[in-house]
Amino acid sequence: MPAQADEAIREKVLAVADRLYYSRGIQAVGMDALRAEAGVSLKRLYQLFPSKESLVEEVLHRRCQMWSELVEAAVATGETPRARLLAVYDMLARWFDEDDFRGCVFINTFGELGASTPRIADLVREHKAQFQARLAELIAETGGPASLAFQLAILAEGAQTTAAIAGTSEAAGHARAAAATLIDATLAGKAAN
Amino acid sequence: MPAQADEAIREKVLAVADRLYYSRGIQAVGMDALRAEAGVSLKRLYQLFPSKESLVEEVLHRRCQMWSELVEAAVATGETPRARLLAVYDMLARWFDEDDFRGCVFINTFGELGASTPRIADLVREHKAQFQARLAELIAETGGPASLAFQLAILAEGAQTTAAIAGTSEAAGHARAAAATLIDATLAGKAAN
DNA sequence: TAGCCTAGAGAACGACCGTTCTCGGCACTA
DNA sequence: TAGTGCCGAGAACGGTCGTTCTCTAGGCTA
Repeated sequence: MPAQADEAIREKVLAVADRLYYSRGIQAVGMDALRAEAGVSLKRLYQLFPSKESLVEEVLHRRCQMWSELVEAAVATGETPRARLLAVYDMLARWFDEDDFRGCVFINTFGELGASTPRIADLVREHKAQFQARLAELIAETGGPASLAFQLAILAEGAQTTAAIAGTSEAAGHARAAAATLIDATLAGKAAN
Repeated sequence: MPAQADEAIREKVLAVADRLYYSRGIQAVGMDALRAEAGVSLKRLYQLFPSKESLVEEVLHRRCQMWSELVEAAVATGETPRARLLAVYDMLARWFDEDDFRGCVFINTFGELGASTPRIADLVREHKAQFQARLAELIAETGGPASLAFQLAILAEGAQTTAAIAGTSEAAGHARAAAATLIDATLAGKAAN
């Protein structure tokens, strides 16, 4: 009955689900594996989350928030609009270097469930649109065109995919260099940022 | 017993598997659905392919070949190295516009099975490495640096992912424009190609 | 025509999954 | 102390999957 204990268990379950889903894939992790790893009874699990799909949705929702926070933290380190944009790719580089990096959760989930679970495909779409919108804001600060935001978003997506598949983090560096080139070429002749 | 009839059935099964796996996901398509759609008995199916995994591998292998042919056909339309590179993104645009486009088979499959089936993860890696190598050849013709090939590959991957998730084909145009900018900026000062 | 090999249809098997149900024990109340 | 409600452990249920097995009918050879 204590609401805060329930909340702690929720957090625990969500953390375990996030880790297992990310490392093994969603379909490969059953509710029983989750129960075992989180040390929760199956009954409680289904009290907290009415179905596996709702649990997956919440995991994705939290990943979306975490991603926004990472982006904002990176952006905050830059002093010029150009530096703020490039800081996003530096953040990617650090992420790719983590031991358990296995690509973008949203891209992986889309490949796994996008065709059969429209609700989840929508969440993925929403997340990517949100990131693109944030890039567009940053581009607007430079006075650059909206198309540049699309191009930088494509670079970020491609870097994540390439790094995940190749298993190396060098894609981040290439994406960063390409982003710098695109920004400079597009903004050439404008006031220095 | 007639070997050519077996071969025809193989082709039929592979075509059906390719279509269903691509549109619904691999795990969502059972051997029985395949049998029904291809009009083959389960027994014959297992005579032709010893397991589902071997069937998946062959589907991926054929997709890899089809991809190479599409790339080569696109490349063949360009008269300069620059045009040959950009033709790849025009090919992507046409692909994204197809009704049943649902992203890159390899990226989707990696998200679905990459974590649990190393053999398939390797096939995906190999395919992407092959594409990057081909881009590197085309870049070498321009005298450009190898890093440019990486950048163009990242753009292509990002365009496929973005188009699949957003459900629009505009990513191809943005990727093409970005590729042109990168090529021109990188090769500025060299002999016009 | 009699015997044999083959192939197709589909049942069967064992495993696993998401979800629900049962049971036994514990804490708390009157 | 007797009763009551809650919770965890895990069995159970219905379904699906990959794979194999059984049975039957039909075509071939002698």
